[in-house]
Amino acid sequence: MSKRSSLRDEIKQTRRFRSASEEATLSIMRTATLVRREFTAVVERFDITPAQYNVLRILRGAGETGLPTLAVRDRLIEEAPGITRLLDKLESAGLVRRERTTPDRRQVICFITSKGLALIKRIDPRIVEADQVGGAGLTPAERKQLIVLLEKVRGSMLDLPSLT
Amino acid sequence: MSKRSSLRDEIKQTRRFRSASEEATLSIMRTATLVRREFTAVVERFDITPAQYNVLRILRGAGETGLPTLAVRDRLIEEAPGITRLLDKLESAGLVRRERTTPDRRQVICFITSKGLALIKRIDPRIVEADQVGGAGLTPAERKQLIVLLEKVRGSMLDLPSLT
DNA sequence: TTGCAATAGTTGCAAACTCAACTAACTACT
DNA sequence: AGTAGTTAGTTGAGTTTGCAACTATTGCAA
Repeated sequence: MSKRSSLRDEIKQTRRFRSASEEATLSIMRTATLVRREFTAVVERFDITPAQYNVLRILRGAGETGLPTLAVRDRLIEEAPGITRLLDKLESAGLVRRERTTPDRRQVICFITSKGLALIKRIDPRIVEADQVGGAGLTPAERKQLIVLLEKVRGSMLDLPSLT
Repeated sequence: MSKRSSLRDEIKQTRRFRSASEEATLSIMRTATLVRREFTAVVERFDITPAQYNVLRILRGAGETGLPTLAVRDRLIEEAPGITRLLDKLESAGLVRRERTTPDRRQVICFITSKGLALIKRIDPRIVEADQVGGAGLTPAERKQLIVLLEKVRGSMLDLPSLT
């Protein structure tokens, strides 16, 4: 039997939610906070930040071709306006290599180095564990359901006027 | 018909997810990012940060009794280690008042001022709108389902060993 | 080919965050 | 009372963000 985890208890809120949507919104944020905490704890043991880890993972996915700086940024789950400096750090740690030699000389292509690959390979198994948290305590069917529901939420958010 | 919003498209990921849990984890984070962006956009129009808004909302909930500094911190959805300086800002903006006059003189009790109340009252209607995003595009039954599923996820996360 | 707008990325600076050390006050034990 | 341990909150230093301004290219078009 799993511990009960009412959102209102967790944040000690006394008033009722104004709407189911409000509760859903807060649930999403709260859950994400916990997931992020878990994820952060894992990668920090390897002396990199979650954002840095994500960049490495993206660059591994990009392979030999590499990826221009801003393309890396666009693929990050969480925002990262400081992508340049993020890459600076990774480069000076020897985990990433950059070169400005494409047809389009404005672009700087980023590659993961063998050292970067080695690091990410060591982290991987731990991350697979951390990734379980998002589906922890759910049956496969519920997991699928959750994914579908969240996708719907995101989908309809894109239709909102305020996200101009 | 709502736009389709596949997570893999959004972050341009090419590889498949390693597991449904991984996809669920990333979905939660991605959705939270979008929700947070929406929320931030709303409160920033009133020249405060999301964290500051949350503190005001918490203090309104606390009413005349006020709330000790660290109790405020514990009720925040997102973490806020810099709670002192956050309150400093709110105090110098005249939105919050603090006094050290409880039986326990270590505690500093925080109150929302009438100016703070007035501000939050102006923000409220806009936030109610923003709060809709978490339930946007869902039927009431789906909304409820989403809340339940997320609660399960959080509940079983608390059982994880790694969160020591 | 010159001129203008758009794109890719970098950099400077101020605000914000993190961590750890620190003070003050309370509690409990002797 | 004396002192060791805990709790509440603050503060300082270093790092990281977030914004806006800036450079370098490229694309397009007169």
